[in-house]
Amino acid sequence: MQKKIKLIDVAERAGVSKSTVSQYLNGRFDYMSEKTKERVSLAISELDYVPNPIARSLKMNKTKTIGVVVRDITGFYTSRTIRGIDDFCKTSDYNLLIYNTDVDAAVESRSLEALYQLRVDGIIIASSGKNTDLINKYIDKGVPIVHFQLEHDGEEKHIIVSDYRKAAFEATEYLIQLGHRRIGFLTQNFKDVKSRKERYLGYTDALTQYNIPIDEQLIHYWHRKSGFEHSPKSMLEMANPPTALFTQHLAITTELLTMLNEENILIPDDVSLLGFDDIPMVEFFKVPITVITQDPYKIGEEAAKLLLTNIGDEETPSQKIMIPCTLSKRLSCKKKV
Amino acid sequence: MQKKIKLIDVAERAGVSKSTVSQYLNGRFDYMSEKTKERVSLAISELDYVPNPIARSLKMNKTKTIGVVVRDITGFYTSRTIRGIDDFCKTSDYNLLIYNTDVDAAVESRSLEALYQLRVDGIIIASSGKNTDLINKYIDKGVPIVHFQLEHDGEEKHIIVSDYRKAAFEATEYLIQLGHRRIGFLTQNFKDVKSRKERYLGYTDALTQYNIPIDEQLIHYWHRKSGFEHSPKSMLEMANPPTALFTQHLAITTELLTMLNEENILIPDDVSLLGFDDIPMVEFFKVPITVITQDPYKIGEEAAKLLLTNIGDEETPSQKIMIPCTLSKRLSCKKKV
DNA sequence: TCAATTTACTAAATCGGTTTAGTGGATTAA
DNA sequence: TTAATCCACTAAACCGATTTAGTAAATTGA
Repeated sequence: MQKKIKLIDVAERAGVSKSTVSQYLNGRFDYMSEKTKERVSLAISELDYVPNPIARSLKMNKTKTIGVVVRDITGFYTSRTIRGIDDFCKTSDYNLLIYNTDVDAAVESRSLEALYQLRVDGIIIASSGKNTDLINKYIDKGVPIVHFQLEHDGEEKHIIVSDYRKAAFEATEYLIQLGHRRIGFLTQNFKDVKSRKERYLGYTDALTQYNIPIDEQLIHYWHRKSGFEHSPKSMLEMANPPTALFTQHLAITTELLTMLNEENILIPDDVSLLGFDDIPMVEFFKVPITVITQDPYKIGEEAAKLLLTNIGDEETPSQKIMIPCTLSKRLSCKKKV
Repeated sequence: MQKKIKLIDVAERAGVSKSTVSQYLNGRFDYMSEKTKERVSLAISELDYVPNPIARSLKMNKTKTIGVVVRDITGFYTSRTIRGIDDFCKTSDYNLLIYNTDVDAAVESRSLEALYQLRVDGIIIASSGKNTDLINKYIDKGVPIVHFQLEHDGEEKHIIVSDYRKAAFEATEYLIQLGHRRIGFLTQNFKDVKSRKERYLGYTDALTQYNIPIDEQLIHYWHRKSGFEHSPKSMLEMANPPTALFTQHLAITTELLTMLNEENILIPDDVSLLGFDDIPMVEFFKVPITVITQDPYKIGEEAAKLLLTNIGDEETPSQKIMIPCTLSKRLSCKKKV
């Protein structure tokens, strides 16, 4: 196991000082003769020298590493976002350090602390909204932070999200145009999460535009741990029940589908269904579900792009970037007769 | 943005030397008075000191980082493996650096080089088999490497894979017990990939055990870029056609399903189907597919465990660990009448 | 009692780079 | 002609830890 070549070896071989080699490596050719350049360049290639990034990090106080905090790398949306981030970062030789929180605020704060201690140059986070203080603390300390996926109080300085409101509007409008007037809205509690409220606003925007009254009874809540507050079946058994259901999260769609299956309620004959978030291999479903397709890869790319410009320059003005969604029309929504 | 506390600040506050604080941090209490211990401990907590991992890395020549090389983090199997690796690594404060190759051997070799230059303490790779020399070079240089998912020549020193042969045997046996004697085997070329050949051997093992002749005509090849060598339809139109199909990869299953759909060939009525690799939300499929379910999370955990022990000790004897699969029986395989 | 150990620490070197402050010699300006 | 400036480099300090060699005091052994 031969020893690794270091700067001093190159310097000796080229017959110059360490400083000169370092200048060369960092492209500071201000006062360097052609001859010297050539000899250094030759020595580097002859010795197959690559600088030690750790030593460089120590002195420069930059790690060429960015932290990513997500719920779970395993998710369809999340893994694609990360791929987008990574592809963009790799073009500038940045590496990712990924932390999974599993929707646990304590784990999230520990992740942020770990990343800070590891001296990452920046952080991209799908935040729970429960560690705002910590996040602000790190921003104050000079760590650029970009949010994605989840907007909370709207105070996030830099954030990339889907255009939730527009997407929800278009989806609702589509259902309305199919003749539906009673559209169930199945959602997580959205009072503290702007990204969820936006969807609600898109929904009500459409209803209002088409002069359809907003009926609180059509809003049904679902919680990650406890499931549906009221069973979907009960909703369909109410007086004047919804003829279409609009689910705001893949997990809600999944749980709903399971229950409808159990109750032998047919889509789209008994009720139409439209969901947020794409589903892999949905074309092989008994009923391919019509969904709002986000572009997580793009979101990741944009997040990385924004972060890297913030790492470069000092403080750019706060930016919110919205990525459009598309409505993937499939077979789960039927014209109301 | 206040300055970060460093070792010397702690030393000054505790009224001892840097060396003593360092000894304390590294648990070398051989000759340290209780009083000193207490004062150092107090200073550390008062100053909220955390050592700089970069400085430590530089001196120790260890980065507490391991490299992971995969095809694409986005995959169902891959993302779960990574989650398993990560969860295990995080318990020992190791971080992951993930490189996606997209099945490109050149990208793979560049990834390995990058990881080596970054001084990762070890590498976990689902190798293409095309960079054996490079991998061996790094092993020689002392970088522990663990393989998973893909075994090539069987020369891989440390490897975690599913028990492909057993899984394929059991799947084939299941089809045989359902009365099938003509079972199509849809696979990628397996002459250079042991992990694929193992599946073939499991298949032939079962046929042999049940005295069913092996028919070359039932082996159909599929290629990632060019698709099926012969169309699945042609296979079903041959004389004495297969009554069941056994696909060896999720991508093959998907492409096959698409074609059968187009041709209006019904599963399981016209032909039974059994595939390798689990499918998310398969319960909502028109026909939920019976598959061999691997345990990628476990594979990741085991790979990480093996790697970390190899990082600790010098050279452990070569190990091949096989993780059992399970057959998830669903509705795509029918008794042959 | 005095040398040999043991104990409890510290000074200084080191890891592999970057950067600042110089240093001579050549060139230009006055 | 002499000071000022520019050119092409280098020596040494520094980043923040770990580690080796060493030191003074306390303890032990004969």
